[in-house]
Amino acid sequence: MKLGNSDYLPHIAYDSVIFGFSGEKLKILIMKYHNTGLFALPGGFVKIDESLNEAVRRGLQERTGLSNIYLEQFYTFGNVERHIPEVMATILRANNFDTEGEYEWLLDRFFSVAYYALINYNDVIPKPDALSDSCDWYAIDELPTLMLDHDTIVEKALQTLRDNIDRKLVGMNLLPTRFTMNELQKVYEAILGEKLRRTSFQRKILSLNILERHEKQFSGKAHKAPYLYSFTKK
Amino acid sequence: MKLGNSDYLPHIAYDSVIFGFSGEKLKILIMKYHNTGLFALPGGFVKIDESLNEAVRRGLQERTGLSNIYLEQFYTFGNVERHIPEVMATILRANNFDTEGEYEWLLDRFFSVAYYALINYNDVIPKPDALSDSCDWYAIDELPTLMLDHDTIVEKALQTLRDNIDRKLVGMNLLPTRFTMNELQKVYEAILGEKLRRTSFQRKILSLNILERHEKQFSGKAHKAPYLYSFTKK
DNA sequence: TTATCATTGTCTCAGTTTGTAACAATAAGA
DNA sequence: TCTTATTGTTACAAACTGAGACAATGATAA
Repeated sequence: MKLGNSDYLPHIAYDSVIFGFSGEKLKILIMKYHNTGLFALPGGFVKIDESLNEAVRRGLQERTGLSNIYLEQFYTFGNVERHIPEVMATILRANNFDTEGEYEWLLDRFFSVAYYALINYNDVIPKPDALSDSCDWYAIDELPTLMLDHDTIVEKALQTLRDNIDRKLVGMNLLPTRFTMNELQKVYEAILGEKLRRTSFQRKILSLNILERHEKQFSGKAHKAPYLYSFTKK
Repeated sequence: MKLGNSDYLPHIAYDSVIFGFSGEKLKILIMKYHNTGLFALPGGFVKIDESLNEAVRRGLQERTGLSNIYLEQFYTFGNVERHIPEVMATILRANNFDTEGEYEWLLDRFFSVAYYALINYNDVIPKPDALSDSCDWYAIDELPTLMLDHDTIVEKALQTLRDNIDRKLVGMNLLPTRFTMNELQKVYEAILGEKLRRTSFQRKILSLNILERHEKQFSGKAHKAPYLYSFTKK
């Protein structure tokens, strides 16, 4: 990836909170920049002749290998206080990029349009970008401290996800195609941060008429085998 | 208002959908540009050293005279297709502003961060800005065609308002301090675009424990006088 | 004064949804 | 065959909602 100042719109960036579900926990992708100890959300910039949503999809594909990701834009952060040029300067210098000339625009003040994405954990092989040495999953209750206002961004993403959980189908994107009712319940519990009642949950989800029942899944455990379900796409 | 290129961040604008309630209808403020026949949402730009939210409040105060307005950011529009430099060139020329030099930056591509505001209709005396000759209320079902993607912005604002109506207190900002239950119901009906049942609405609102009951309001009409209510602020 | 009218506050009652528990039906191992 | 953990389903009370009934009440007309 090149970051020359001729290709991108100045002052505008995006950051993405990429949610996955594994080990009964909700996790997000976090990048670590070379030789700085700085952690950040995956983000990027918008090309001169590119739409905002296209730019975000392009960036997410580069980071996860996935196209056709479920995406929601949730807020644009534009406080003066989030402009701390020393942070970007540190990152650039750690990567031997000159902070004058071609890359100087990266030190300017930026607005960040924030998106959250819901993806199937097992489909992804996270890839760091040119400035970072890792891109890894972190459980949302075990996050490192993030640079700038990225902690706030994550918090707002999670809040929006919770607010949306009953209006937009959330489980669809965090689970494999076929799953048990219990797995779906675990996803809801991880997002909401609270236990749910089994029978109420089952009744509520089934009453939405969005699930198709398939064969049973035999786990080898000594108890009744649960049915597998999939979402009916329409 | 000056619009010289040294004061504002390039490529970033905001637009606001300012809701008011009058004559049993939901209305929004629309500006008309001098000698162009172009209608648009009130908007503006962000100064170099100013936070986004500050900029929006500053602009709204200039347009309405109100400070302390209820504001929600709801989406950022960044499609390539919304960049039609001829439109802004038309507006500038109609105001005898040179499209080269100091104001040339206004012809660039812009992202627009969109907000909606809820205000008390009677508190406002709309004021046009430097480029427009009017700033007036239009009922949402009688809007003129708006320039660029401003129709889309209004539609999304209304959709967001409807989605939020049960989660955020909406009536509070669209009515005077004291109001009758019927007036509040009319606000809900205008926003949702459907009739509501009187008794159900009353029961639901009262069960929220957010209203304080005051003296009756005698209208001079030949029927029982309704109580006045106000929101309990906490 | 009395009758009429439109609107309001409250109540009722049935139908629906939700919280909670109970119970029978498994799969696999002992 | 018995035990154990988990699942699908049913049952029942509590809470909520839709729809209507009804009395109370300001003002006007008779």
